Amino acid sequence: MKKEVQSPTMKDVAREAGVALGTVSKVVNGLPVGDSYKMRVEAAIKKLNYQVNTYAQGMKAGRTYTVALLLPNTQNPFFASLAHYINIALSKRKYRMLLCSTDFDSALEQEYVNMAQLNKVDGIIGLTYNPNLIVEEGTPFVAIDRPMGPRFPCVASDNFAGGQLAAEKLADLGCKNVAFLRVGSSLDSETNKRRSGFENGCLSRALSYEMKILDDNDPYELFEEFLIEHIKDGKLSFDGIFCVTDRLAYLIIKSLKKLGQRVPENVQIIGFDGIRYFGNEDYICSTIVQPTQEIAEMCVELLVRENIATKPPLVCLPVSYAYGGTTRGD
Amino acid sequence: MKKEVQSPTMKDVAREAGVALGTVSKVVNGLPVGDSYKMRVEAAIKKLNYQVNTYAQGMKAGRTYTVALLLPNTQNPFFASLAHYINIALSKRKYRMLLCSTDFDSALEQEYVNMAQLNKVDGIIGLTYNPNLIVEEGTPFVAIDRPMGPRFPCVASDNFAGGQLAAEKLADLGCKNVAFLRVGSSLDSETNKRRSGFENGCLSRALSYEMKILDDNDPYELFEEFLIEHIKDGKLSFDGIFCVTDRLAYLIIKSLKKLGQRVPENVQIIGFDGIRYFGNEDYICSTIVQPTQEIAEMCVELLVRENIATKPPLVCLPVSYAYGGTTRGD
DNA sequence: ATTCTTTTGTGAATCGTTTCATTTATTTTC
DNA sequence: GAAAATAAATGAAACGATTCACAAAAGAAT
Repeated sequence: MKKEVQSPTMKDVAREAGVALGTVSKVVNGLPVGDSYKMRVEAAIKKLNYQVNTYAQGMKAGRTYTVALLLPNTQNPFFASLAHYINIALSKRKYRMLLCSTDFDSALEQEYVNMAQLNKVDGIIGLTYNPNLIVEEGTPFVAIDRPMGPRFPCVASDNFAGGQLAAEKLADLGCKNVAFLRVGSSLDSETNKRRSGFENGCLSRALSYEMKILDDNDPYELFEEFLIEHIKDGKLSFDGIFCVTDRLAYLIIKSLKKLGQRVPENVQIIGFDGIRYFGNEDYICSTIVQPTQEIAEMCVELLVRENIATKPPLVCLPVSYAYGGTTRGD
Repeated sequence: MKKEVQSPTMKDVAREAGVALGTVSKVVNGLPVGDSYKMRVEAAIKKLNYQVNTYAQGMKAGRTYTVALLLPNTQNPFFASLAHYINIALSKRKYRMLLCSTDFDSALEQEYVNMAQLNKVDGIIGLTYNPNLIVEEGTPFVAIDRPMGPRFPCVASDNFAGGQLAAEKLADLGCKNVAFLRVGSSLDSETNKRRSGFENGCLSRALSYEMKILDDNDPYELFEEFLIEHIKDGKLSFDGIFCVTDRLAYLIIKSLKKLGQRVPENVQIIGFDGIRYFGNEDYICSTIVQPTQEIAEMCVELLVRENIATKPPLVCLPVSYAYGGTTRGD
């Protein structure tokens, strides 16, 4: 992979236009230049098809106008959506985005952070499940969803309110006995908030509830066992289930159908994330929607903000409920 | 967004280790250096936590080890999957990936290409719907799915074979009267191949077929009208439909259900792309699967290949059929 | 011990920008 | 019209890594 043609430099433009190097630089950067000079330089730029070398630029300026985005993967629609909106938000501010799919591999994640620092990106936006990730002090870093310690701001949905909203919705929809299903490390404080919000909601609405919490490494079958245990004479003892993610909701719905339960007639399901088919069509299940666009914009806003004192440690953005066919009514 | 701490340079390392600048460079680049020197330099690097500035490096070398990936968006699971695998393939070769979501905006696409050239990325991998995109001669560019003219190689699925396979599958599944539905510019030669492959398959298997082809700008309602026109006494005149993409298949299935048709009992649907829930679960419909991983790897392989003479103008990769619940049998 | 190789370390020059102290040109003022 | 004030153009120096001609050290050969 090699460009054959040697790109012209500012020097070439200066020679072509018969002006000094600095004059070309001024024209390129929009600084005041006499009209006749400006015209000559612009003509030369067009003639030679000159383009600034941003790496020389970056080297001098100490900035690269590049931000690295660390995501577990881009195949999960929720992450893909974040990538999309962060890309747009960065674009608007003339930043480029380096995408790093970590594939849930902690070692790879660390490697990417090192690489990012090595590349001297101007900053990192990261959604990482690795609590031991080492980010150099002084590196502008904004975490999504999972706080990375007090040194870096974190942008997340209002997970507590989301859990609460799920409970209230289920109550509104006539549920009496509900369940909360979750998978993920117990250390993960943010999804824990979904649980506590849900519990809180259940208590305030007098809903009886049960929980089943699995670790990342536990086999999914344990959920199916849990469901089977709660089926008596073909009837599931829950009339509502809150799943900690849409992905889990999807799997649970599949299991329920396999077990002969009908959704939503028999049991109503609410997920969390707001995943849609193709990004803009229907939701894949009734769900608590995370405001991905707002999260994206807030991350970028916090990252580019120079004044560290004004960076809040945790920004909580409001969630909403959306109908997606797995609850009754709309 | 500014790093507070000034990163140490090679010069600092040289001073710390009491050696010359060139010696440090050699150590960093693994060139032969005397053991005692090497040790001193490595100690200094560790002590100062030195990291090379790849932008200075890139400026000198004229390479950046960065590739730009141009995609319409990252929210479509097919594109997201490509992004994922291209990211991994580039990673393996120590390249970084700049992601550019163009959102189907031609002007934005061109802007990104210019930016890419401006940024002196080493190459571009692009899936673009813009036939007028101007890519500088000499820029390493690999197109996905849509040929960008003879100057640049293109990697695509075997769309003809895919269309043919769809027809054959429908025939095998017992269909007699089938339809082909497509949306997209008629200039788009690659998806046209899906059509001709399908026609070819229908002919060889004595399937009677009809087509409905819409332009990108046509309203989707025309498809629904088409379907309604072909329903007599509640019975659809087709028993099989091949949709040019899984996305279209998804919409058609929704319409069919609205119209009281049952899938797959009443009419069997085959899509194209191989989109799955969350990337690794079930297919969203029975479909002709594009080998995204192979496409990704081939793109990267072609991009990094130095010898232009060995770059084929069009690489066709084999497709396969996958069951996704919208056909009978498995 | 002396000379000739071979190996290895050295540091100035270079890449393409930006910056800034100077110089040069233009305009204003009396 | 000369001096002062303002404006604009100039080009050397700097950013941090690589390269390469050269110097120095080490080893081999006589």
